[in-house]
This record gives sequence, C-alpha cells and structure tokens, in this order.
Amino acid sequence: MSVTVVSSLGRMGRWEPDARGRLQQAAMQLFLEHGYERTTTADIAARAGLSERTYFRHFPDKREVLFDATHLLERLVVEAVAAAPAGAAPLDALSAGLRAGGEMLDGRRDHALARATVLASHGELRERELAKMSGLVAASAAALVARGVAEAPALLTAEAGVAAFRVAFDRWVAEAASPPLPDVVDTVLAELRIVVAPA
Amino acid sequence: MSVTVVSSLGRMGRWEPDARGRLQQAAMQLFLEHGYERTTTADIAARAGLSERTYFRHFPDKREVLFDATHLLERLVVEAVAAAPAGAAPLDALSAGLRAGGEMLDGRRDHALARATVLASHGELRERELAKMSGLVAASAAALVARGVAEAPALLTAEAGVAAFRVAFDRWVAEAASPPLPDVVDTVLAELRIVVAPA
DNA sequence: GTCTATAGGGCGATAGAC
DNA sequence: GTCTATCGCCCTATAGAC
Repeated sequence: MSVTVVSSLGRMGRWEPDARGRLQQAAMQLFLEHGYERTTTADIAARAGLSERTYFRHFPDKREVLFDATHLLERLVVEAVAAAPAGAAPLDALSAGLRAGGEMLDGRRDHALARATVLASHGELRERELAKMSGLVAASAAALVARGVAEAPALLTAEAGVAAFRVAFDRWVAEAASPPLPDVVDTVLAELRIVVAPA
Repeated sequence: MSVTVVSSLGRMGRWEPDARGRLQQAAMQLFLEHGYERTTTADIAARAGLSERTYFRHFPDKREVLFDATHLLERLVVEAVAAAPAGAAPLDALSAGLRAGGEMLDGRRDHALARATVLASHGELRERELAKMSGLVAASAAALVARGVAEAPALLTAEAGVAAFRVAFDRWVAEAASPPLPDVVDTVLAELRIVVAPA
C-alpha cells in the first residue's frame, strides 16, 4: 500500500526526493527480510539513507509506516458514498463506496499479500490495522450522515458494512485465484444480509 | 472492569494478597489522577507496593492492566451461545450470548464510565480495546461453529453482532439514565436488523 | 533484581529553496 | 530575510534479557 508518488521533476535540490516513499519501501523490505521485531527504526532510516530522527518526522511511530494508504482508501469510500444515487438506502450507498475502495486495492494483490504477511506476524500491527478500520467506520458513518441518514443507523450501517469489507479483503488476500475484490465485497455483503435478516 | 476477586482467606502468608487486583486499582487511580501518559509502570507498581518487575510478571505491557475483565466477558458470551436453544438462528444464539455479557457489566456502570474516560484519552488504549473486541469476534464465531454453523456465516454473524454490542455499550456508557445494558443490546440488534435488511 | 536495547520525544543547528 | 527538511545529541520509559 505504499502508493509512492514519485515526483517526475527529478531531484529537487540537495536531498534525494521522496524520503517518505523510500522509508516505506525500506520498511517493507526489512520487515519481510528479518521480521518486524528484529527491524529497528534506525535500520529503516539507514536503508532509506536518512537518520532515525527523520523517520520520526514522517511517521509518528514504527507501525504507521505500513498504513499510509489508509487515507486514500478512506477518501475513495467517502467520495463514492457521496456520489451514490440520492434514493439509495444507506447500506447500498456504503456498498458503492466499499466497492470503489476495493477497485483501488484490486490491482495490488501482490503488495496486499506481502503486507498481510507482515501484519499477521505481530499483534501491534494487527491492533493498528483495526484502529484504521475503525477510522474508516467513522468516516463512512459521517458520509452517510451527510446524505441525511440519522446518526444511529448511519453508525450501525458503517460498522456492519466495514466489517463485511474486512472479511471480504481477508478472503480475497487468502485465496490465490480470487475474483476481483469488488466482487468479493458484493458477495460478502449479500451473505451479511442473509445472516442478519429479520426472522 | 477490574473484577477483583478478593480472597476471603485474608492474608495468605508472606505477601499482601491480591497483587494483581492491587495493580489494577492503582493503575485506574493513577490514570484518572494524572493521565495515562504521565503515569509510568513504576508509578503503578509503587502505589501497589510492588516492584516494577512484578508489574510485568502480572501484565505483559502497560495497557493490559485495563483489560483483565475481557476474558470473563468472552467466557460468558461463549457459554451463553452454547446454551442457546438448539434451533435458534446464529444471530439469535449470539444475541443471547451478548445479553449475558451485558448482564455482567450492567451492575458496574460507574467503573465502566471511569474506564471509558481513560480509554478515550489515548489512542494506544483504544487500539487495545479494538483488539480485545476482535478476540471476542473470533471466540463468538468459534462458538457458533461449535453449534454447527458454517465458517463463513459464523464469522459474519460474529462481526456484525459484536459490532452491535460495542455500539450498545458505548451508548449505555454515554447516557446517564440508560436502560439496563442487555436491553440496549437488544435495541441495537433490532436496529441492525433493520439497516441491513434485504431490499 | 539488575542490566540493556529500543521507541519515541525535545531542542537546537544546519542547509538548502524561495 | 522566511520556510522547510534534515541531522545530532540528550533524555526517559517500556519491555525483555540475563
């Protein structure tokens, strides 16, 4: 999920460009090579050709370097929720948003798999991932409220929808020959509707 | 959520009894008095009359001291799911489990409120809380699988049900004159069924 | 119990770009 | 001059090793 937006202007002066992207790349490599625990923030900075102190200017802690793409995912979901047809039910609007988020990730399954491997290796990282998903819930709920949905149903819809997205993502990552992520999202949302259906 | 099971045998020998409970009490007090960040693990140990090393014998990190009751909650939910009527639908069985968990917490709203205040004060703690709820999802899904529910619907039911439980808990804590927690859980589950209902 | 490595923050200095 | 990215050094607390 590094989404390194490399400046096409070439070097901009005294420093190599894209320090942030270099830190992300270095971190992923080192976490895969030696494991998360046995990699220090100093190691990451060194491989990126920067000082440890500079690492902490870009990322507030050791975990955050793996979560830069979350902002983009959140933005895509929120925008697609806003763009959903005016008459759409809350969960249908959110469904459109989550599919849009899924499209962004779908082309990057290799990276998603590598990242999932690292995340699985350490509880700290899984905790951070959950926190990010919780942020997505809040953003999704806010996007629904902006459509005129009341607070309570907006929050519940967001919780259920994002939970389904997580399940879909895990399933998509785990299976080598998986349908495109947006399709898996649709499938899981349909399954959700069934298990939660009123008697 | 400290659930200090004080031994009624009085002092048992060389040490003051219930070191673990004393650590939990000391931590809650200090976090409320001076804030989470400005309390050190050494401070907690000192107030409990123990060494810092002993703190880490009882809890693996600074956060975990606030999460001891999670095991009990998980056990109550799992047992009640197992005890649900054989014919009950997955979400109905889980609903019984979550109400049972709610009953345990219902008599301790003061403590829940104080604890929620501390949790809200620091991201690290909210992350840990989410991780614990994720554990509850896994345990609930396993309990449903033990009833014969297939993996996929069991996981989805657990995700949605526990999400509803969290929403209910937050609502119950936030409102001074709230109905009993099990009732709020029922209310929120009913709301969930509505927002997720198939068109 | 003691000892140590690492995370992570505070502050000031430097060196470009503008 | 201002603004911003970097570095270096000092510090404490966490957490694990011995």
